[in-house]
Amino acid sequence: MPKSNTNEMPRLLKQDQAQTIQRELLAWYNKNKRNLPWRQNKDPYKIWVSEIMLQQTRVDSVIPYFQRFIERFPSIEDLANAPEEQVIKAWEGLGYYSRAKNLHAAAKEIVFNGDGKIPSDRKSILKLKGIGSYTAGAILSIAYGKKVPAVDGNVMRVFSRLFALADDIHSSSTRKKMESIAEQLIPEENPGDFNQALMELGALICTPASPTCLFCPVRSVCDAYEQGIEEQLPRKKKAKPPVQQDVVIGFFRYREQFIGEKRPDQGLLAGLWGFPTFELSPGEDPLQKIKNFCDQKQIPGSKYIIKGKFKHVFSHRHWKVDVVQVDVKHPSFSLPATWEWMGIGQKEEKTWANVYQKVFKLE
DNA sequence: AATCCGGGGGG
DNA sequence: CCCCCAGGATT
Repeated sequence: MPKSNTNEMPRLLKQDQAQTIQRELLAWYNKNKRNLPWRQNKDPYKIWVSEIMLQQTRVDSVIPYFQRFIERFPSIEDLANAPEEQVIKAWEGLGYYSRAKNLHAAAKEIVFNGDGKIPSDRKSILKLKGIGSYTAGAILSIAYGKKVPAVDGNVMRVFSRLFALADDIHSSSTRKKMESIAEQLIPEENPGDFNQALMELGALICTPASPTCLFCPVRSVCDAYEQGIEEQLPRKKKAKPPVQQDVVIGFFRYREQFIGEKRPDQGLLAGLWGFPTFELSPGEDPLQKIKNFCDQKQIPGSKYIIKGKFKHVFSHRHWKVDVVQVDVKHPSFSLPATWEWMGIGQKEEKTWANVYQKVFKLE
């Protein structure tokens, strides 16, 4: 019987192409890999922390956070025993704060309910909060040398070009297809280095715009390069435009004190500190919005001034911000539950979302 | 399958 | 201005 149709997946890989990719990519990686802080050893804890930080975040942004984080929490026990506020504080400014909460929760799970070791099998590690298919593969292959794919955005872009695949890389079925390709491609020897080599190639050579194919170690077996379509790949559907939202931020003051607001535990900037923030309907006047609120809540405002304006961009939401300073006659009125009087000292203690750091800078 | 969740760097 | 980054959780 010919075995041509016995594979579950379409036969995307030619044998010689696969071998060339393995050989050339590993050789290139050994010569060109960047010296990154989490590449100094294979401590699963450090690999884990780095991979969580690197989710949707560039290497250059992560480096200083990683170094401070490891300094502050050198081991998984240190992390598990730390209060959550400290973990969030170490994440301040990095974004996607649920990553920090999930990392902390998983550390506690491992240390207090597990054996203190990060699991080395895929099924167990996938149960941990914040670890999905990619991160599981990255930890298992890099830290434990397991032959498990780690398909991220870089790898999908590289595969789209190497094999001239026109699948939309934003669709969830495409990632499964890419993982099955990676399964066939990943070598027994050095699976961790191979996974990192694919990502490193995507970061340094096979870049989203104007890839430097002339320096590419696998150019000779790249289908997109051969067809001259590398600039057209990968294919992706256009993202939905972000929501435009006008907001007004209240900066309430009494002498050297100001009011902070703890954001809700769910949603945007969950659990971080900021200032009282109100969404405006189209055309609504920010000053009037604050005044009305003070009247309703019997907040004794004496002076209301527009302190500044700025724009802030979240990936899925654009804020046009007016900051209104409210001087109050006296601080002894009842505060909403999430509000708190504080002094300049609390600025360092609490964790502030970046958008609210901009308010401090208006001072 | 769609949507939500930050922030920043580079073209 | 645009893209998209060593993605995962939720619905």
